[in-house]
Amino acid sequence: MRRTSEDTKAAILAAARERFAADGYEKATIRAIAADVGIDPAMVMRYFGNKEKLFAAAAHFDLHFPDLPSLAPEEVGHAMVRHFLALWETNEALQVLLRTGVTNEAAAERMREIFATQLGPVAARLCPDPSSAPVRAGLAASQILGMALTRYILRLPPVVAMTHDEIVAWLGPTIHRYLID
Amino acid sequence: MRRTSEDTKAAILAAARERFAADGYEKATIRAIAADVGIDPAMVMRYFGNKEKLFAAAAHFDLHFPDLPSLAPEEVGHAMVRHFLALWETNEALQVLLRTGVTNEAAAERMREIFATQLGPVAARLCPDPSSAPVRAGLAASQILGMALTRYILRLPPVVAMTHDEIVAWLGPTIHRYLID
DNA sequence: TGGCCATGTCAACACTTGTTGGCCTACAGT
DNA sequence: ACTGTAGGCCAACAAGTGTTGACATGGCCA
Repeated sequence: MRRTSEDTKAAILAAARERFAADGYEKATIRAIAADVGIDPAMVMRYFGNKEKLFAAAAHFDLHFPDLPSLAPEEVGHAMVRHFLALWETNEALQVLLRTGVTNEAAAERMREIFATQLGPVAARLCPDPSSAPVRAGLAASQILGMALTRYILRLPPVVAMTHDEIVAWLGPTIHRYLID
Repeated sequence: MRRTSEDTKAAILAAARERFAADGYEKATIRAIAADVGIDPAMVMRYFGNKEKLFAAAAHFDLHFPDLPSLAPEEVGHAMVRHFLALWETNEALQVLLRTGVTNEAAAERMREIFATQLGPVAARLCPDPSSAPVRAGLAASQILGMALTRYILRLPPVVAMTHDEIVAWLGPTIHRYLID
């Protein structure tokens, strides 16, 4: 046998992530993904059951958030922006979720869940008034996702041209204010 | 004749805007739009040629920006946030663009164009250093579009729950800092 | 009344999609 | 050498898509 089953399964997953991230849920076809791997579409079905399950597998990932509250409060905004920048460019699954979450309700739900379980607790620990934590987390999400949207999806030229340091310098204080002040 | 041609054309356009805004480009089918109006899909083709042209017609609109520079600089951030909130909830075409711009390159291009021609000049007039205007406009766009994304598309609960006044109070200073400080 | 054109319907087309079941093929263990 | 089986291919299906052309119909003008 040329390849082990796990090999092709992983190859399919990688190709699926790329296609979902680039095209969104509907335009990313099983046939195209299979062609990328160089196999028959039927193999995708054999290994993942159907398109929804393939998508779920491609969109599944862990955020492995750093221990933000242990940082000096003054540094939290900058650290969070820097962390997310690295995440967007490393982990394709996040771009998958953003691209598909706009038209696919399951992906949108998953995105809500991630920001509730990941950003929520951080905000709850940092902010002065615990009752304002959800709103503060939402505000931070709006700025972070807005940056991702304009930089990686819509590709507004001036936003694409910014360096990591510039982005951190501009967004850091905003996130700081939303979460803490 | 029951209806004039302009009537049905307008009805199709309204239904198309709703479908495109709710489902995105690929999931919004000509057949569904026609069914909403209660006519045959062939009518849509007769009046708009093809799906792309229908989409172009549905996504075409004017921002009619207010005269922001004439405001007191301290008020610009608040005024701009308030203006955009009203726009998002009034003009369905903006939601069309945001929803489709994520997977449709033509819509993304149109969005880039809008923010270049509408936000760019405002930033150029307001900001202290003209050479930083594009970056500043991009930053403002990232926050404004991020708010629209989390509130109207992803529907993060705490963001949906915020009132207009709360949003203006939180985002106003951010936009102000991005554009002017 | 008769004809004409705008408004609309119907049925079908060519194509793409996800999905299925049967068939092949090469290697592992006996 | 023989066989079982894991890995893969092929052809086809039913459903849904944008799109097209032929056909109906009702109201206006002559």
